[in-house]
Amino acid sequence: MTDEKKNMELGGYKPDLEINEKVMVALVKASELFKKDSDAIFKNYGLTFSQYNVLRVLNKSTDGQNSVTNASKIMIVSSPNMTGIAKRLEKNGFIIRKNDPKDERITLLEITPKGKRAIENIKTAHDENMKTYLKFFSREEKKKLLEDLKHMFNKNAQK
Amino acid sequence: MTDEKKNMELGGYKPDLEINEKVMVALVKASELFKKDSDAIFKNYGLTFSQYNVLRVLNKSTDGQNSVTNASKIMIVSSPNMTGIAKRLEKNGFIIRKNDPKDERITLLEITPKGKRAIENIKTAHDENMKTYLKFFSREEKKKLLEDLKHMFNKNAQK
DNA sequence: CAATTATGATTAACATATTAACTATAAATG
DNA sequence: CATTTATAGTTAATATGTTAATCATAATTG
Repeated sequence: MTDEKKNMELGGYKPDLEINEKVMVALVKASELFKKDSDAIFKNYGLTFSQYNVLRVLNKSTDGQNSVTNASKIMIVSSPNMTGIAKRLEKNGFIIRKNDPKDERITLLEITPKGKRAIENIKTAHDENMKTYLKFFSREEKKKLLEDLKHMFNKNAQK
Repeated sequence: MTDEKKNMELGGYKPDLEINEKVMVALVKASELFKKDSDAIFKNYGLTFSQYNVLRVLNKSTDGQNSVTNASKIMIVSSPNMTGIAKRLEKNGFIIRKNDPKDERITLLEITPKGKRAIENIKTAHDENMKTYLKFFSREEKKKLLEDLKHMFNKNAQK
């Protein structure tokens, strides 16, 4: 069955997208599906996609800790959003929040042993999941794809 | 400056990602950035990313209308989510909601003239935006990228 | 060093997204 | 045709995400 035929089946919906829109729609769909699949995996460990990514950032930071602002910049997330995610992570014991004695404005987030264990336990299933998305590609093709995606992300950077 | 050096600057965060994770992280980041840029454009016309996409689906459907379930399937969105988006679109006059006389269970969504005008007015800026993301690619490269992304989205389809 | 400006984080208000539970209607089946 | 099952949609509860406004503290500067 062709793609056109497939799409025709839903109440007379007639997609008529140009190549640029097709690519961008496909990009968003692939990303959303990956996020949903990841969420389903993380859920088994009491975490969401965003919470897992905060834990990963902290786990790779010096002393397992970093500030709200740094974490939000690394994850490209707004700080009000980070505040909420951090509160829920703290409520469930995956991190602790404490003031920075050197700068009273700063809230430091620190991963707990429970948080570290969660990251470790999730790794296998997470790696497996990512593999299913990239099984069609050789290492060289992955590198090309990565460069392509980075180009898109840095589209406004001057050379 | 190398990528590694760039990332090292945020509070001792040391990324140590394998190629698969790098690709998937880059995919999600590119998608989120595109959604944010699109949102900023649509905002000028009183629409969000999701609301615009519902309008586009209806605009391409027979008689400018479709059911909640069909629209949610086309957009890969849950029906409770579609209910909320449709209510906000109706509140702002972009669509109307009505019962299907042939099946009392069905709620039909129909784009209004105001909705059609919004779609038309947005087109230029939206096309321009998509172009900035894909300016690095030839038509052939776009086709290859599109196929790659479709592969990822259909990763579980049997051949 | 007092006043201004910048930074870090939070709260509030809202849109989007999920799952679970529910209602109403249609379709299938004994 | 009455009962069961399936389908369509909504509501409720919760997580994620945004912007705007606010508060506290730090840094800058006149």
